[in-house]
Amino acid sequence: MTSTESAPASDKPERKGRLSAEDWAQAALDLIAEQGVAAVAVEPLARRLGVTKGSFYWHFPSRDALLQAALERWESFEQEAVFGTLEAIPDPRERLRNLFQLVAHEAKSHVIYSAMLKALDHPAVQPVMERVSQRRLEYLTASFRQAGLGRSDAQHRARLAYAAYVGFLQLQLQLQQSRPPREEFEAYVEHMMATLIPPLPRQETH
Amino acid sequence: MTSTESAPASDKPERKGRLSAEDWAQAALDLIAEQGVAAVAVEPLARRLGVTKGSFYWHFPSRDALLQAALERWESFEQEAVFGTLEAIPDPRERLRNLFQLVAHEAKSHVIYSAMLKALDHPAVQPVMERVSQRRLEYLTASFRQAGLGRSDAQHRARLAYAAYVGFLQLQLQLQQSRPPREEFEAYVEHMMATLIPPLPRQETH
DNA sequence: ACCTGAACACCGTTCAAGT
DNA sequence: ACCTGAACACCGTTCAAGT
Repeated sequence: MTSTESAPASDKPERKGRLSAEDWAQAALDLIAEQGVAAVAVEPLARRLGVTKGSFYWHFPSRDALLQAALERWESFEQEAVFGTLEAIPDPRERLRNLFQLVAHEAKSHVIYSAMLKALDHPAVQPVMERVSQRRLEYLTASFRQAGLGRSDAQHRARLAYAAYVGFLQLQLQLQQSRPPREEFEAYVEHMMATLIPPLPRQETH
Repeated sequence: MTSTESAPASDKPERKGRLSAEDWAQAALDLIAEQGVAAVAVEPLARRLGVTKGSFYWHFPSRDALLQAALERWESFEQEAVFGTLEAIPDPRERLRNLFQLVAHEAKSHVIYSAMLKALDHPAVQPVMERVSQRRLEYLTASFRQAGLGRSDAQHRARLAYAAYVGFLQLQLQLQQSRPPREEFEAYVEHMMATLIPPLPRQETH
């Protein structure tokens, strides 16, 4: 992120005369977060970076390749952000509750995901989305399994929970004006967890 | 495809020399179903209809207006298609089961919906999606209420069920290659219904 | 009432030439 | 190694002129 070649120790982490592929990818990712996937256009990006659009094609063969690079950049970041936080929690039911709460309240980390959700049309988005979804599904399945569900039930519940997650984000996007008050929202999240997280497996009440 | 201007009583209900706004809207809707929202472009559509793109602007002020007209056309169709079918079923739990089954198996009526889901980015898509979602949520809430849930629980369960529906379609779109076998899929739908549809309210076992 | 044809703006892409 | 500038294709939009 900071200096590169002959930088004479500038304190502002702006940019030197020359750009790298990573600079373009990060700029694209910023744009996605701000204005969505559709906003990633070569000419506006070039303007923003203070170069002509022709120079873009030295770094990437096409606009799609840039998008792909940007999204893969996000993919590796989010992987540790989400899973790193949760891995520490040993109790599976507690971990599931945390996962739901994290998803419900930590809006920032879902900005890019939501942007991708709105742009599944785009060929560059689909493969990334697919890998991320697959990974999350497997994680959920394992957690439900540990929480006491059978193999097949755990798979199905994971599918349902993930669908609820995706659909929840969609509803957030769709019903932006008629947003329910905070209290209402918390009650919904509680309802969701109560419905989807299995109860403690009954055991000898000592 | 067949004749045009001086058509001397063609029996095929193709089109006369002149097009109406509805012709354009329907053509756009067909394109959306076939290739998605992004495929709706004035020039290709005009080619397909055998006219020059200039003529499009006699019917619509912009591409966006065409998209809007096409989607509103779909909106009014789907409204009766979905609700008409279900309105006839008096028992609410039975109606919910039918709704889930309909969604799971009647892929055809969801093609446009899925296309819109992939293109929420587009400003013409959002308001339509919002109205449709709102209507369906209200319908679900009423059904859950009739099935015995309290007012607030019914609302939350409706939100959850609709989120599961939307997310389910997303997963279908995302995991196209690794599609599970039919049997597996049916088992998932059963699991979903068992989890989301409330049990019969206990009553005097006569 | 509906269509053509030419024009312009904007963006993706190419490429020879610059530093 | 990275950038400029001019060119071209494609699509959205406008508009005067046709039928």
